[in-house]
Amino acid sequence: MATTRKKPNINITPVDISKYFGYAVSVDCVIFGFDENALKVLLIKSDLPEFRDQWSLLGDLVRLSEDLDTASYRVLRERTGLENVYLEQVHTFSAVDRHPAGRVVSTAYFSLVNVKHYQLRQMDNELHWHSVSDIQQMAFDHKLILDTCLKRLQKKVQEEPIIFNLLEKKFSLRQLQNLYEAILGVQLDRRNFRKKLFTTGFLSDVNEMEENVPHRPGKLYTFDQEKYERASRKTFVGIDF
Amino acid sequence: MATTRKKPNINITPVDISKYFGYAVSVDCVIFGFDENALKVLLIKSDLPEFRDQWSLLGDLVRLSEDLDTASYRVLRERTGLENVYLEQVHTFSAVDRHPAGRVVSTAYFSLVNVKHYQLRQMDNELHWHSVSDIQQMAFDHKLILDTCLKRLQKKVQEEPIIFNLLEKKFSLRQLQNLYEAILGVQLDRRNFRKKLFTTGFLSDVNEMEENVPHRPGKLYTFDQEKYERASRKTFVGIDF
DNA sequence: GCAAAAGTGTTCACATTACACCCATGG
DNA sequence: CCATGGGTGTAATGTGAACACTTTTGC
Repeated sequence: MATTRKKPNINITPVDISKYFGYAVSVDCVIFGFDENALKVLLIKSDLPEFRDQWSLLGDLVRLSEDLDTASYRVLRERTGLENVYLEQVHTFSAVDRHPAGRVVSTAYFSLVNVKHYQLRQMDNELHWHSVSDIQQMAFDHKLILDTCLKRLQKKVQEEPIIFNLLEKKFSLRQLQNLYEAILGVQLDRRNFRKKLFTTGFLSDVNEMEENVPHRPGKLYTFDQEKYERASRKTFVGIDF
Repeated sequence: MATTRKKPNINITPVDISKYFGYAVSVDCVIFGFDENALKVLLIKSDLPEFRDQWSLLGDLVRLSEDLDTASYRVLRERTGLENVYLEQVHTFSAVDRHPAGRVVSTAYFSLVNVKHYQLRQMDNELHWHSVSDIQQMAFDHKLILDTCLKRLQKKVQEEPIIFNLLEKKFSLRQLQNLYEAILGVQLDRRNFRKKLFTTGFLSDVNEMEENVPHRPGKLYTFDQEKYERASRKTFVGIDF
């Protein structure tokens, strides 16, 4: 019943596709952090002759025994020592000439980590945090990847409470607001922000206060994942464009 | 300055990565259409022994000279004869055992076409439209891909006016509402729906009416892309979860 | 006591929802 | 004239935006 056709089609026809197995697959992780009231990203210097001394995302080739999520988690673990971090696939980049070593298709992930919790695993190649807003140029197509992931992050923090992954367990409302402002690049009204966050019902007052601040200390809160998940998820339907 | 490390890292170290070039890369297109008040998807039967007689998305191997977008457009052109269709990358699927032929990583796209405009290019393998809501099982991981793309579509039609790609140029408000209802799986209030759509300002009255309907004919409208693009894009900032 | 940020309510404009009747057409 | 869906408005409610003063702490 198999039809003959000019071109192989991997979904319907058993053909010799061995000549198509010429790709390498990689992941690139845009690891976001928050420090000094600025959104940061973890970068390393490239040693490739083509991109020497340019900044690069943390990425790696995907092993033949791994799927993409596994490879991204591995990169994160190897580079930051962190497990259980927030990780989200964003987009796959595939320009024919994007990598000098050959046809490398790369899937971008972004991840949210607490800058305070992580320990760099490899201090070589000047692995460190950069303010996202300062970055002008990068190796490969990594600036494009970064921009794409930043846009996704901006959208996502308005839709889901993932932003808490960037803060310590206990945080003040001021820190939370500063973080939203850093990610979204806007100024928010403090009273409306507090009202909004409290009405979600997902903040728990832990009865502690900030310490060592040169002004009146604020109360500390935690994000209550349980309450969030139990709340009947809004099946919001609205046309908005 | 290049450091020696245990593992190759394609972003920073020039290593022999030839042994990593063992992947095939494919695209799978979830081609959505709208007909008989139901959301449809274009499927074909698989001839692979492992999935014989199961339904499959339209996909193909990506050529070494192509990027992913190009390959998706090619699949669409080859299968529907359509150019300039709406196409959006959604997610990359990479389970180690997802394809019996070997390590095939597949990037899913969804596309919106007008069922009336398209002509099937290859009528073999029972290429035809299926109601999305009727589909239970598919070849490979294609049910997962379909579900993922449907969710993306549901979200996207509420954020951007892409839905018009599924209708003819001229459409009645009833057709538009039926389409929203089919995609979102909800019932909408007719008066509020009309009000909402008119206040966007992107519908142009073309001074024509429906014909051959067994009831009072409705007015026909077009979506005015120009007006949409000229309107200062909402830089909406709101926290909503 | 001064600087710096915490904490707190009200008003207004606008958007969303719920809801019912007459109208135009085909048969 | 009947069946079918087209076309229309209003009132109530909810949401987002703007806005200023008092309190608490460290120094």
